[in-house]
Parts: sequence; structure tokens; C-alpha cells
Amino acid sequence: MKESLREQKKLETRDRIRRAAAQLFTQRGYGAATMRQIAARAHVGLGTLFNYAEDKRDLVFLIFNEELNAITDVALAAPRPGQSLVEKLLAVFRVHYGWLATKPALARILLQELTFYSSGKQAATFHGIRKRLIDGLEALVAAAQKAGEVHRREKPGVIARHIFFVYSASLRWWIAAPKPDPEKGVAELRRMLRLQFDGLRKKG
Amino acid sequence: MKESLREQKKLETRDRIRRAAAQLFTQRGYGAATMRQIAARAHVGLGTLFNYAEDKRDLVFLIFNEELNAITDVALAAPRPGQSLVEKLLAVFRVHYGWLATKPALARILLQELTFYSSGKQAATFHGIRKRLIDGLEALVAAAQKAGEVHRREKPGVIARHIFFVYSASLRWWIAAPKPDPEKGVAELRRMLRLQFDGLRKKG
DNA sequence: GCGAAACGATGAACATGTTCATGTTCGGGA
DNA sequence: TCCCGAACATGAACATGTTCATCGTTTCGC
Repeated sequence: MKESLREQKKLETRDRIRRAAAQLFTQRGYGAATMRQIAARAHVGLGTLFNYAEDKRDLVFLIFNEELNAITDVALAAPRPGQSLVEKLLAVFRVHYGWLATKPALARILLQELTFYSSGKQAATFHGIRKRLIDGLEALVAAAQKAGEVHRREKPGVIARHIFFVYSASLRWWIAAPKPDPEKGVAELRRMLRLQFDGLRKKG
Repeated sequence: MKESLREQKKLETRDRIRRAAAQLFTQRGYGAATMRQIAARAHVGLGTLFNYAEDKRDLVFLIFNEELNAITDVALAAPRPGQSLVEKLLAVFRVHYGWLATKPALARILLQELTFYSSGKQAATFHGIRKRLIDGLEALVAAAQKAGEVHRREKPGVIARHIFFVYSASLRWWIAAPKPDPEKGVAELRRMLRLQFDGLRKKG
């Protein structure tokens, strides 16, 4: 290892900040928790927070990014061969639902306040992870097209984006509930994806 | 008229605030425009702003609400009998695209920063208007179900919400372009709605 | 080991959103 | 006409996010 001591201390400091921010955001909400309180609980100076997150919003991403990255790896490996496209997609999303259900208060902050926020160093990482997810969806769609399960009238990227938006909408709807149940969330999403897969047109 | 002078002055003050806020948000962006600058340009005390909007974000809704309300009336009256559901929906949305294209900078603030913000007196009005739009969509869907154009596997409210989200996503994508062209926006939305209408499943 | 340069921590100072106690203006009843 | 209460306007005071000049620590070439 190159910079043992320095690097070590930096990681510990970042972790203390993450834990302090997570606790205070959860207890008091995003708006009511102040940077000074977070700095105090993390045993760092006020200015130090801004060495790790560009601004207050960026702190939320700092809390989530590490776990989100790991969870996304798990999620993208979840689909099994032989499943239909909808079931493969649900296998991916189910992992995220289960994870977010363990920390609904923080998840609400992430989904309701930050979906379209993009500046900040941590936010960049966040969007990178999200892109990996969307790329994964695109691969699933492309495979389904190749297998003849899905038509080819639209490019897989377009369809993947569309699916991602359906997922985002359902997720936001679900997380707003008082005590989000992942099973119910996945069930609702299944309805939405079926609707998307089957279309609106009346058959025969 | 009941309160001629008072009511009159109030309306004028609100209008000055609206214009000042719109100008400064457009010129400098939402973050860089300060409440003090807005108050100065509106020839009003700083505190007065907070008699008309609950907070800074609420100012954005104050700017939009009046026009948005009128535009939504026009939009909901746009569909013509005999059009397909997709064309009826596009007739509605086209009005909004055309309107927002005339003020892209402000529209970007509204769509990218404020879609999920909900507290504040102006925000309440905004969401009321949005609900009227979604109810209108629901009525179109219900009619299409009754006419046998759309299946009945899902309730019209669910389908309408789904359509609204597709619309929101497309709109946000479109408004991010440097100089949004309403025709292109509507064309892109048409692709998305067709995708929704036809479904993903490969036919026979 | 030693000096210096790079790196990170720090909190006082600043900028700006928000509150609120106070002053001002208007409408209507006596 | 003359008050009085309600509605409205106001800016000083406050709370809090953010910047930045400064300081201590770690690293690295010698």
C-alpha cells in the first residue's frame, strides 16, 4: 500500500462522517439536520465535511454510494437463464427494493429529493452506478430481442430507459408508504412491467 | 368589487414579484438569484416576498401557476373525437410542449428541480393543476376502454398515472436540450406512447 | 534523520434563506 | 368624519450552508 497512514485516516474520517450524517438525517430529517451537528457527531471540524462532499446534498450520496455499488453488483447478477424478461427485470429490482426497505427514511431522502440533482463529486459516482444499472437493463432487453421475446421496433437503449423510468416511478410511489413492504413493492412493479410488456391495445 | 384598492395593490405587488423573480431566475439561474435581488427589482421589502411564497422554491410555482392553469384548460380541450387514444393524448401534451418551449430556462428549473417538492402554498395550487391534468388523462383512457380501443386489465387511474410518468420523463429529457424544439419533443413522446400502447411482446 | 512540499483539517468570516416584532395602510361602522 | 381592527409591508436579527486563509501532519527525496 502506498499511503498507509494518511489513506487510513482519511477512510476512517469519511466513515465517521457517513455514520454521523446517516444517523442525523434519519433522526431529524434532511432539512432539520445541520452541518454543524453532523460535524460535531463525527468529531471533525465543520470545514472538513466539505472536503468529502461538495455540499449538503452531496452528503446523501456519500452515505449511499458504497453500499449502492455493492448492491447493484448483486442485483445485476440476480437474473437466471430461462426466466422471462419481466421476471429477469424483477429479479434485478427486487434486490434494490429489499435493500431500501431496511432504511426507508434515508431512502425517501434519496428518491424524493435527489433524483435529478447532478453536481457534486459524490453525485457523479452515484450517476455512474445508475448508468451501470441501466446498461445492465439494456443488455437484458437486447438478449430478449435476440431470443425473439421482444420486438425490434425500438433500440434496446430506448426500451431500457423506458423501463428504468417505470421502475423509478413505482419505487418512489412505494417508498412514500409509512412502512414499505418489499414484497408489495415488487408485486406492484410486476403489474407495471406487465402493462408495459403487454401494451394497452385490446386484443382480438 | 369588494376590496378595490387593497385587492388591486395586492395583485400589482404579486405581479411585480412574479416578473422580478422570472427575470432573475432566467438571467442568473435559480441558485444564483437571491431573494434580496428579487425584492429590490420588485420594489418590495425582503419580507414581503414571504407573504406571497412560503419559501424560495415556492416562488417558482408563483411564476408558473396562473399561466399553467390556463394552458391546462386549453390542453384538456384539445383532443378531437375520432382520434386514437395516442393522438388524443398527444393533442393534450402538445399544448404544454409549445408553452414550455417559449421559456426553456424557467421550464428547466420547474422540471429538473421541483417536480417532487410539495410543501408551500403555491406548490399546493401547482399540484392541484397537475391533478386536473391526470384526471383528464384518466377520462381519456376510460373512454378508450369503453370504446374497446384499450383493454380493461388495469383500472384507468393506474394507466393514466403510467402515461403521465412517461410524459414527465420524456418532457424532462426534451427540456434538457439547449434549444428545445416542441415538434421534436412531441415526436419523441409519440414514439414512447406507441411503445406503451403496442407493448414489448413480439407478435406472432 | 531532515527539510520541504503536498495533503488534509479547521473554524472564523461570509452569504443568503427565513422569521418576526413593528410600523403602515385601508375599509367600514359609529 | 373619525377611529379601530385587520390586512399588509418591512428590514433587522437570526440560522445555517459554504468559503478560504491558515495551521498541523504525513510523506518523500536527500
